Amino acid sequence: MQDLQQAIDQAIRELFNTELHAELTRTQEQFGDYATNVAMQLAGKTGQPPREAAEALAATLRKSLEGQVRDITIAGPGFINITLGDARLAVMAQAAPGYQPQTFAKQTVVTEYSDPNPFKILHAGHLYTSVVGDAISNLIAAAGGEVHRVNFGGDVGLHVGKTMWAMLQELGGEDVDKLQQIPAERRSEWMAKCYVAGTKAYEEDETAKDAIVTLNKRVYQIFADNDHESPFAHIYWTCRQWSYDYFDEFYARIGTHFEKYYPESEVAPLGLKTVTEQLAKGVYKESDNAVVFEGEPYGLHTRVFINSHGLPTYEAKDVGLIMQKWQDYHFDRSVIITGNDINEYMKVVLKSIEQFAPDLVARTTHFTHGNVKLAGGVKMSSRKGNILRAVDVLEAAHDANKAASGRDDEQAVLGAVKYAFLKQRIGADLIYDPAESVSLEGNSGPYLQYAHARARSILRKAGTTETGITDLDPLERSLARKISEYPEVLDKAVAELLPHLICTYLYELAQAFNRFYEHAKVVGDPREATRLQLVGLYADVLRHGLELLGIVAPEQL
RNA sequence: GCUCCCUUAGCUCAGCGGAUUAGAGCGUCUGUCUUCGGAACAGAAGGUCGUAGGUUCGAAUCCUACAGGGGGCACCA
Repeated sequence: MQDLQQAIDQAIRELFNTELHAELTRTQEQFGDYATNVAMQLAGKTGQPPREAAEALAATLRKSLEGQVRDITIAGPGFINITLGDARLAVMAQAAPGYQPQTFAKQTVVTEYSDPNPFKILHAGHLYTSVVGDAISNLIAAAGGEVHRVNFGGDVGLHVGKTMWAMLQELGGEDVDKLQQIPAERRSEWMAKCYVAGTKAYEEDETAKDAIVTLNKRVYQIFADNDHESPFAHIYWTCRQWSYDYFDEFYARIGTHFEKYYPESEVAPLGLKTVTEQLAKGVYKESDNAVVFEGEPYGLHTRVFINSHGLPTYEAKDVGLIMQKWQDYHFDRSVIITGNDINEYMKVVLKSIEQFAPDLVARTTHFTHGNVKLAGGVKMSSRKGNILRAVDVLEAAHDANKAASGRDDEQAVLGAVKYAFLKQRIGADLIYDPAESVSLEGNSGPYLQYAHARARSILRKAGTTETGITDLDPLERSLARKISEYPEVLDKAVAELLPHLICTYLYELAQAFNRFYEHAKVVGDPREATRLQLVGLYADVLRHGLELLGIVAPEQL
């Protein structure tokens, strides 16, 4: 494709004596393979009617691209439509499955996502952000990046105070033995229940609120004293570990993996130190005994980084996290994926860091997504307790899958949920319909998994043949055309870090294949060799794309 | 009140400066082929792209205002 663009740029130089870069876009099959609107842009520059400019360009290109191109036509107000020669198209299709973008070559990239807090439960949003973060990480890795997946979570902070308070109520004091009696399978649930109770008490009961604030300080003190002995510290460390065990188990289940876990307690000191240093330099300011960053000059709002008790808030911890990531990786690019409720907050944090470390902020991208809602309109908030848990989503998908297929297949369920989450552009809220996601028909994960298995089955039946593709009949050409688009789709998905572009393409690819397969016999046909190769290329591209999405492409179902 | 984001077929979403009919899935209706895995293919109905202006040769796509919905706005995360 690049050589086509260069040929057009060259023709523009020769004919019009001007530098203008031609953007080639894929066009509808009836018009050709690629289209460009440079003639209209040229018309704007030279005053020449666009169709005339287009005709002149087309005439030159027919010569310079001879052998590559079957047809170049002008249409509408001055679009130049290019139809590739079959041989050229075949070469492109054959290169598609092995294509590797170089967008992130030799770059160190840190991706941070999921970010659950110990002492709380994993909700549907964590599942969503994990799936999205994993896919984005895969895209970067596929484009040559050295990806480090990290996770951040609040093992200190008010929510811990809340949970600890309720746990102590439940245990009737700092009773380590009683804590140990809680069976392993009930631990995460118990802690989640305590968090909800603690939150309620904090809001409704002044005495409890004071106690929780005190406990919060005691938790920080555990770190200050490096306390692993006192009963209180023992309960804290034990429950923190229970949380990590629970997270690990869940990540293993959904097939994502983190190289490093940053607990807030680990980055808080660096955050506190950094903010304090920059307070002296005037980046942060004191206000009502707290340390704040005044966002108003930048069109943002003011936020507290160190509270009046001298404790770092989430803001300071995030400063510490970003500084810590920099110290650990010296990244070329840092990608943070979170929910969009944190949008304005993050702008303030990044703006404050920009004052003393602008290069770090320049390398940082904050992606945000919306909330997961169950079709039917259930919202969730872990503060209130009526949450949609991550396991609830998977369970709903399992139930729907059993109802639809009569089977209980974890890979199909994960493929369904992941695809349902990823097929939508990142940003807005996501309405998740379990029944639709596991559907075997339409734009779904199981449909694509099946499409892959079906193609593999054909290949198994036929055995392998490798002869190279020399010519294409119209049915084959349509499929080859779609396959040949993959590198361009991948480039765009990587450049913008948008996994849904892969989803859209894979579904269109599967449709193109079904159209082909409906009318073209493969095994036993005189054109078997060519067709088998196309089936193989199709299956390889499908598998490559699904794997980028974190979805298993089964050989058979 | 200030601020950010969203609003495209009955539902869920693509499209994000270009072309005759604004696309897809689900749902609804109708056809095809005795199916190399039919979990298929072909077709119909369904949209003045929230509203009103503006910029442009050209706007669902950019700008402005308004309406409706959601998030954020100092010691929570």
